[in-house]
Amino acid sequence: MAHADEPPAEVRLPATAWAVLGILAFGEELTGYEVRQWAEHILRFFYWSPAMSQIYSELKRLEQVGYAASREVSGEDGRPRRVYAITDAGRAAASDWLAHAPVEPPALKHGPLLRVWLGHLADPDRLREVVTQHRDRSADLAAEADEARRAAAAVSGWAYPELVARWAVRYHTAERDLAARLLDDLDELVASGRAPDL
Amino acid sequence: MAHADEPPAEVRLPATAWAVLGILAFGEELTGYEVRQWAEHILRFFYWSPAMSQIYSELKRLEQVGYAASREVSGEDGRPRRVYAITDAGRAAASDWLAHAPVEPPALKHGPLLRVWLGHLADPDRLREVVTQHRDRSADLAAEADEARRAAAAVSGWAYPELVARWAVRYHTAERDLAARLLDDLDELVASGRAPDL
DNA sequence: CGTTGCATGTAAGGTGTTACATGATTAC
DNA sequence: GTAATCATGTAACACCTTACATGCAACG
Repeated sequence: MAHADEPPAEVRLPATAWAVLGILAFGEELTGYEVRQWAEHILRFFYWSPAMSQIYSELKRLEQVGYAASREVSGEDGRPRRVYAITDAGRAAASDWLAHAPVEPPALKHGPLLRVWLGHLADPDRLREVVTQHRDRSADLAAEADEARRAAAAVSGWAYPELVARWAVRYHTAERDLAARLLDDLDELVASGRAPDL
Repeated sequence: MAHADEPPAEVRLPATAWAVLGILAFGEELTGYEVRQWAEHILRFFYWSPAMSQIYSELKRLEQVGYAASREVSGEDGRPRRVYAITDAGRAAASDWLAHAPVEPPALKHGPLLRVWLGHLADPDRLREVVTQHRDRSADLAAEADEARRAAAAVSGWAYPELVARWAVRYHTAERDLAARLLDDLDELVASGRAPDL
């Protein structure tokens, strides 16, 4: 019963595919490698950065469903590189996804906290070490997110990425502070003698 | 060259397997169903709760490598249920994992923020809706984590779960506040007319 | 008499990673 | 020279979810 005027059949894609398409949606023709760099640049602060090989396969899939188009160009050195761009159908599909797809709740897998939760099986010094590392890494991430924020602020039309980068700075700063407070709680627990034994 | 006094060969398991083993490590004999309930009770606040079917297969794997043991008991109604308990080898392996395994950095996949990042493809009202829902869900999660904290505080020997629950309350409260601030930023952006068009 | 909860799994398939393979260019 | 970066993929595998299948008990 299909006829020509129907809207295009919706393709169900994982959020990672939309993230990759989103990178293309900022308008430039990009190689898989460059998509990866963009992901590293900003996406990683709020959305797990996919592996290189997955980016290549997502790009291939996006092209198959018509949301991206690729062409082979020769780089400065004459070697061929494949660049991808979002298509009109891709832009429409992304808009539709934003407008209508149910929003998955944030998924968190917090390795350091998992360790603390099992603290009764560990040496308290090891727990301190784990949480301290997490605190310091969070501080680094906050600083890096702030750089990304400044970079976004310098580009016109990047107001939303700038907002998200601002959120990311606050998020990782909060993570740093939460880790610091957890460290205090840990110290207090050990000092009080209420820590369950190994 | 293997001989009898070597430490047991280390088995490489995904963090989810350690999480399931960790639930058993709190000491009781549990059915797969009950493991799931514990995961829902506390784990979900800081570590993505695995699907029921995955819990069953992780339990099976843990038994295969000798970290858990199961036996069939008959429930009150006479129907058979399989209960799992951690073994000494499992406890030792979990301690070893805590002490030595590299700690994976927290993995975050933030669906709502991914949408905001692609805000130029969406209607501003839709973005408000997405972030508002996230803010309210975070508030709910903080309240639920606080209940879990109170429950943990009532059990002696649960000092570490209590610490983690306290962290979870703060974390989800922070998420709520970050969402509220993002909402303000969003409003300001739209009011200023700098929001890129659809 | 239908829904929810308890309880246990299997099968299929999708998602995502690691390892492998290749090769040029640039920086130390 | 050798390490890092650019650049592109394939193959194998591990992880994890969804859908399916089953059946009893309790509640309304």
